Formats: sequence, structure tokens, C-alpha cells
Amino acid sequence: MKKETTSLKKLAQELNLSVSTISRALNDHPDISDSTKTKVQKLAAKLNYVPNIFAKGFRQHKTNIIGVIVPNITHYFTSTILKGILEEASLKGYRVIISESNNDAVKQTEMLKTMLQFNVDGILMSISKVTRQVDDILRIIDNVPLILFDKASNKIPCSQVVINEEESAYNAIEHLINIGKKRIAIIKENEYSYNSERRYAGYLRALKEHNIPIDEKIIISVDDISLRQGKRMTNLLLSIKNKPDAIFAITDSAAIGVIQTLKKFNIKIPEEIAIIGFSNSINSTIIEPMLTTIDQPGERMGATAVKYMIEEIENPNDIGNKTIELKGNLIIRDSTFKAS
Amino acid sequence: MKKETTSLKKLAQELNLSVSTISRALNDHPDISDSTKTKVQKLAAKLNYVPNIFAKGFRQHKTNIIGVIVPNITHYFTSTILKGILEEASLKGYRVIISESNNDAVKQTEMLKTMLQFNVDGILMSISKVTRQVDDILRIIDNVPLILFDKASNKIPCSQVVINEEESAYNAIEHLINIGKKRIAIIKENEYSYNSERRYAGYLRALKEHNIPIDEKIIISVDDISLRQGKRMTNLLLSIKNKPDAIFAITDSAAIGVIQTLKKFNIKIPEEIAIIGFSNSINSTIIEPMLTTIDQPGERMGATAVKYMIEEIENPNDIGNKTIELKGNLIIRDSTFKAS
DNA sequence: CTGAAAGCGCTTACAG
DNA sequence: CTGAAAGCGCTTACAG
Repeated sequence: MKKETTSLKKLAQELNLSVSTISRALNDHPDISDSTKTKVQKLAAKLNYVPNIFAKGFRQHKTNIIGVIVPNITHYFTSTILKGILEEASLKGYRVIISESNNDAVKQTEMLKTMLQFNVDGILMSISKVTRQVDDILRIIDNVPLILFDKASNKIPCSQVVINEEESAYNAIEHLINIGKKRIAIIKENEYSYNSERRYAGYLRALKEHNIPIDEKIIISVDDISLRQGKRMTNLLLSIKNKPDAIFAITDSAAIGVIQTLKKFNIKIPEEIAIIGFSNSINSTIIEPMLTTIDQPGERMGATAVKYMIEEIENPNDIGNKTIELKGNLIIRDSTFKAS
Repeated sequence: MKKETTSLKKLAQELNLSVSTISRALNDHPDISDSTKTKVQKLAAKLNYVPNIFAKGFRQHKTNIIGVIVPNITHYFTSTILKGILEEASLKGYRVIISESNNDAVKQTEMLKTMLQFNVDGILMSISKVTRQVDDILRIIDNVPLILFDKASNKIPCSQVVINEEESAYNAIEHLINIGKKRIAIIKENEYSYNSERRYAGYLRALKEHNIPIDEKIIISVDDISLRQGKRMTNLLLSIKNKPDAIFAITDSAAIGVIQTLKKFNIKIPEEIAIIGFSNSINSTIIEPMLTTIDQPGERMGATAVKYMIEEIENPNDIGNKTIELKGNLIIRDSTFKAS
């Protein structure tokens, strides 16, 4: 049973003032005398008054809630982004409603609709891998500010906060070239995926700029870029006659599968085959040899997305359409370079 | 700029009916004729009507929002619990607001207050490690259903969903005894922590029931139970004259630190020293040797907590006060038992 | 079967 | 400097 909560009305009765005056006093309105203000504020504190955000939001068409949709909350990188979102939002007085799309486009649209129903002030989204139709998403944009992060899309005209995926991948490949690797394989995603496409583009550009021929036979695409697939694809790569001398797996977990398989075959890492992943997940320092990878600033990404979101919420006229790129950072470890 | 949304009023005007009738038709009220109902529902669909949950909730004193407070969203186990919470809540038509306490008791109280301000229908919480004062929490209980999960407290009279921590630890220690270990160290937490206390209790009971003397010298307490501390404490354990032949670290990350240090000193695992962790995190299968640990059903814990929560929300008279224990599952791997 | 009216807790233009 | 009143979008007891 909910206890009776103190409302403006109650405070008004207690002090023999009108509800309007109480409201103004609590909001520090310039019209109200200081003596009244302190009187009201004291009583409010004493009676543990908490404004009813719903009534307020309902009245002002503002809820101070930001909706967030991510494919999978249990991915470590995603959870660090969420941490950044929560922290920044909390600082600015916003609450966050989180939903998972589970990489299901239909569910994603559903979530978007519910978010609208909850009158969120804005939506932050990392789009599902299988989002082919963006029509549903575009329709939402009309009603409420939307900002995409991490898994973005150039088909959607809105602000986007991403990692410099292409450049990071480029740097990774260049590092492999610098240590003398000449035949560099990539394990990427099959389905259209923003991250995969961008990293693949960086891979291609690096090879081209260094005049290394591109060989389709060592460009491997998989459905889901998992540890298990990393293992399977390594078996495949080892079976071709002209083996690669380096493998760039576009996620850490796949890269770890690669390492585990190479170790099974007693292939020397990095001498025979070097490996690079992407994400700097915790695992990348636990696998032996430790994995060279690209660190992504998750918390900063989340905080940045929230900042731009609040900007748009508070200035509804200039809806943004810029892409903010945060820098990934190549972390060189034993899987590409032996210190000793 | 928000587009004009369709309200009951608009539908009413369009159809020359009253707002009351529209409301009833949409809610499938028995009083309304079928013909009116279909007419209204068709137009609503056509005009893309979405009810304003705030007006509704405001009116009915119900928001269909569940508040969730956790110490740290980036802990893998926590994120799996959240996944379960999100899924179950979504199925039942509830949204979830998530906040992090960062193990800060003051912030935790703040979060509780904000949750109340947002009129959440109920609060699900995993309490911060440093919660000494539960007064603030107890005050909240009066206003809204509260259920604790994972990090619980017997000082708070409310339903709690936890793992059978004590029994799981007991099983872990018994397993060590079964493989012939006689001098079993534990690395646990210093500060009061529900999980640590329960696991420690299981450790003590197992030793007692198997008539193994308890030796304070190999009962190690640390401030934060991290990988780094796992390493440091292993150094300490190796420095004492009568070394342990097994180490139970109450988290996987600490256990991994233990393994890494033992490997550095070329100590054979599990022959010389066996190791058990707790959580079955992803890391536990990547470290070599793979870690024996206790698997905790995170998603099920989250879903269970939500189920009981909705129960309490919908039957405000019988506030629960039971403890639901989910079973952890000992997963035996190479760090305690060599298959070959 | 349908409608008019009150009210949820708040803010704000208007009046004094 | 303060108050009375309208209204945000909805539901529901009351009336017919």
C-alpha cells in the first residue's frame, strides 16, 4: 500500500498559501518573496516532498526519460557504453529506459513504438544487425530526437556517435605489415553490419595503399562472429595451400577462437601467424598469448551520445545530423609482437 | 519538433462520440456495442493512436515502470541478470529504468529517491557492498514494493532472490576435499558483502563437517576482490611456510589472478595447488587451465525477481517476505581435475 | 449503450 | 508579491 505522498496541495494547506505560490516558491520563481520561499522550502524538506515527475512531465510535455535500445546488454563493450550513458544522464537529471532488440528488427520497431508511448524525450539506439528496412525508424524520427551510436547507419539522417572503425582497422593492418606480414586474412561478418563493413573497408584500404594483393580466398565471412566461428574459420584457413601469415578477426571473441585453434596445431604466434582482434575486451588479456586489439572508449561514447541528445532535446529546432567519431586505440600485445 | 499526436479527444471529434466512449471502446469495456468498438479501433489504428502512458499512469497511480538499481552494470553476471529482467518485464508490459550505485551507499539512497519520484511501480535492487545503514532503504519499503536480488540483506524485510551461495561454496570445497586436498585457502572480501559472507560460511561448514582444521593463516580477506588482488594474495599465500594445496577464490577474476601467479612460479595446477572460482564468467574458459567454478543462473534470477515483483505490484496487500534460492552449479574443469 | 463531469498533480497566463 | 482558473490526456462513478 502506497503511503500518502506530500503534494503541492498539502503544502499549500499547511501554510495557508495557494498551490500556485507553492509551485513557484519551489521552482525559485523571481516573483516570490524570499521569506515565503524559505518557509515553503523548509516545510517541503521536512515533509519529504518529492515532485511527481509524471504530473510535471505530463504538463510540460517532457519526461526527462531517455530511451536506449541495444542489441545485447551482456556484450561487454555495450555494457561500458551503457555505463557512460547512465552516468551522464544521471548528472543531467535524466533517467534511462533500456531495451534489448536481440538483433531482431521486428522487436526493434516494437521497442521504438513503446519508447514513444512512454513519451521519452529522446531515443539512443545501436541498431540491430538485421535492420534492412529503415522506414520504421525514419517514421520515429519525426516525433522525437534519435541518435545512433556504435552500430550506426548512413541511411538514417540523424546524429551518430561511432568509433573510427575504418581507420582503426587500417592501423591494425598497417601494424601487421610493419612487422613483416604479407598475407593477411580477415574474418568478418556475412550479414550487413556497420562495424564489419567499416573494418573491412579499412582492411582493404591498408592492403591497397601498401600494394599488397587482395586475395578473396583469405577473406572469410561468417554469420555470427563468435569464438566458435573463429575456431572453425581458422581450420578452414589452415587447410588452404597458401596459408596466411596473419589473421585480423573483427571481434576479440573470434580472435580468441583463432588463437585457441592455432595453439592446438602448435603454430607459433606471432612468428608463423599473428593475430589482431577488436574491442579490448577483458578476455584479450587473459588468453595466451595476450591479444593485440583495438581499445574502444565505451563510456566516453555513451556520455557523448547523451550530451548530443540533451542538446537536441533542449533545442528542438536544430536537429543534428553530424557524425562524431571517437578514436579507437591500437593496443599491441604478444599476439603480434614479442617483447622479449 | 514533436508531431501532433492523436489523442482520445481527436478520435472523439472525428467520430462524433464522447471521449468517454472512445476510452471505453479502446479498453474493450463490456458496455460498448461491438459496432462502436470496431469503428473506434479501426480509426485508432489508422491514425496510429498510441495512448499516453503518463496520463494513464498519472490517473491510475500506476506507471508500468520497474526501477532497477545495481552496483555495476558492466559486471558480466549483473548484465545477464539485467537481460532476464528486461525480457520478463517486456513480456508483462513493463518498462525498466536502470541505475548504477557504483557501490556508493549515498548514491544508492539518491537513486532510490529518484525512483520514487518517477513513481515506479516497484524497485528491484542489488545492494551496494558498503550499505551499512539500511534505514533509508527501510523507509522506501513503506512506499513501494522492493525486492532484492543477488546481493541481498537479511536486515531488510522483503522478498529476496539469491543463489544458494552457502551451499554452492560448500559443494566447491567438498569437491576439493574429494580430490584429496587437505589444506584449502580462501580469498574473500574484507568489507561486509552478502555474497562473500555466505560463501565463507559454506567454506567453514565444509571444512568442519570433514574434520579439517581451520587455519586463519590461509583465510585471506581483501578490500576489492579483483584479478590484481588475486595475484597479490597468491604471492602472500606462497610465502607462508605451510602452503595450501588448494585455493578457493570467491570470484572468477580473483581466481584467474591466482592461476596467473601460480603459472609464473611454475606451480602445477591442479596437482600442487587446485583452484576454484565463482560465477562461470566467460574468462573462466579462456584461462589455461580452464577454471572450475560455480555457474549462476543470471537470466533466471532476473526473470524470477520480476515475476515476484509483478505479483506484489498487482496484489499490494500481500507484500512478500520470502527468500527464493536458485541453485548454482559446480562446473568442474582443469583447474581442479585433469581429465587426461 | 452513451455522455458530462470530476479529478489525478502540476504549471502558467491572467488578473489584481 | 499572491491567487483563481484552465488545462495537460486519460479513466470512471454517476446519470440517463
